[in-house]
Amino acid sequence: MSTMSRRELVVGLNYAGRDAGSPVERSDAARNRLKVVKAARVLFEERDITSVTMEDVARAAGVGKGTLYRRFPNKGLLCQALLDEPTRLVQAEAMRLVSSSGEPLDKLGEFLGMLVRFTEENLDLLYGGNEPLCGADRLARFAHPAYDWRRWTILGLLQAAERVGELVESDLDLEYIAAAILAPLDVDFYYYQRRVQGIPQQRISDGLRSLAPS
Amino acid sequence: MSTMSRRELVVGLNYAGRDAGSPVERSDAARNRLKVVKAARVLFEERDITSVTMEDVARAAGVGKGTLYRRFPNKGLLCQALLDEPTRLVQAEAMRLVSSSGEPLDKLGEFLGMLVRFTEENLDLLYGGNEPLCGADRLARFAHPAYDWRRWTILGLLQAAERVGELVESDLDLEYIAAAILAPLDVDFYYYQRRVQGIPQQRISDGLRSLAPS
DNA sequence: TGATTAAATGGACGTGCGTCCACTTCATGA
DNA sequence: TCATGAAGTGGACGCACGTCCATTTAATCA
Repeated sequence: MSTMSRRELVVGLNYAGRDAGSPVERSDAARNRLKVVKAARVLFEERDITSVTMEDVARAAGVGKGTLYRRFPNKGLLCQALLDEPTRLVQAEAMRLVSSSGEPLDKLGEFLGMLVRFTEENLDLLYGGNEPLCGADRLARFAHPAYDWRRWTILGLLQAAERVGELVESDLDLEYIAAAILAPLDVDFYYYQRRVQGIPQQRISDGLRSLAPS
Repeated sequence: MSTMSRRELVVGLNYAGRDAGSPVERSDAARNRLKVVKAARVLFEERDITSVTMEDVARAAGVGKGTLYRRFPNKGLLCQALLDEPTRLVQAEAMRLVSSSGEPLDKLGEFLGMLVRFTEENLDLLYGGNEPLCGADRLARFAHPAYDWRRWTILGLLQAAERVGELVESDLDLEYIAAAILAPLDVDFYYYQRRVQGIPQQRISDGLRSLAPS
């Protein structure tokens, strides 16, 4: 972790925009990408995101469907592009937390709280963006760098806790646990608990923390 | 729980077929339902379920699309109908387990193992059936009686453990925990771990058990 | 048996997704 | 400045889902 700069990670996570591979982006492409993002932001704010179709976005941006899809292969990636800034922020905050001094398990709790807050604050975009991942790439979210980043961060903290002797039980499968702890943060699950069942955010935050080993 | 007979629960879970509300089913309807189920079973066995469309099923059953959709509003419910038998079995097995003698937490572990086994054995149908729940009813699975049943079973065991003094930590939000423990059993998550990451079933089973409080 | 009505049928239809590809526009370098 | 080709564009298209409704069929009762 220490050899990996913050910038590398952040760039690695910047999925939907110009990708890190191709060096240049043509001016018309850049212009249109901006138009799309702007239009999407407006539409998503004034209407239920679920009801906004990709065609709506294209039309509002004054751009063909093909153009839209070239940059944003599906609604999920479009939403992610809109979440670029908050994502960066939460990552930076997490970096600071992880490299701060303190007990690993406390940090883990704090980290989980941050993730809950992030999910809460961006719930509509996350939920709307999760919708079209139906076809072949329903599993894409698990392969996404942002997901990996979460998993590795949690795993790192758990391993640190183990090293320091903070974990009572030994022989725990920390890798599995790291992944499993993230499962209740899956958007659909979270959305259902909050918007349908009406469970308060605090309960989720506390409950999730209590799920981590100690 | 003691006042609720096994039959009531099982009937309540029999979602996709003739529902418990309407008393009769016309003979032609019954005939066609059977044709559909049979055809679906064949198609799902010989082809990747994801690639089988509802129209395929209708055609193979020699039935119109409207007819198919009248009984099985989506692919998920069709798959569930095919899982009727295994579902009954696992339920019955769970009933026996719950009402047997033994420590609640042991039972909980056992129960989670059963759920993992069920998921494993029916993974393709579950995964295929989870696919079309994209539109409005992505959240349907959480409102489904079978899901509730799992949650309540776990909650019951946790509460029993608490009563008996088996739980070290007090003040746990058992309701949240019961739901959260089920999250890693979500089909997509499970499918990804098994089929993409290649994690062995045993690891999932053990890991899930270790997630339960103790 | 014939009339009545509620349920069931099935295919045409509308919708949104995502692809495809003929055409256009931009960047480069001769 | 203009030729060249790579990148970008946009709308027509195909697919699958799920709905709708005019028609058919089964159950009931006189």
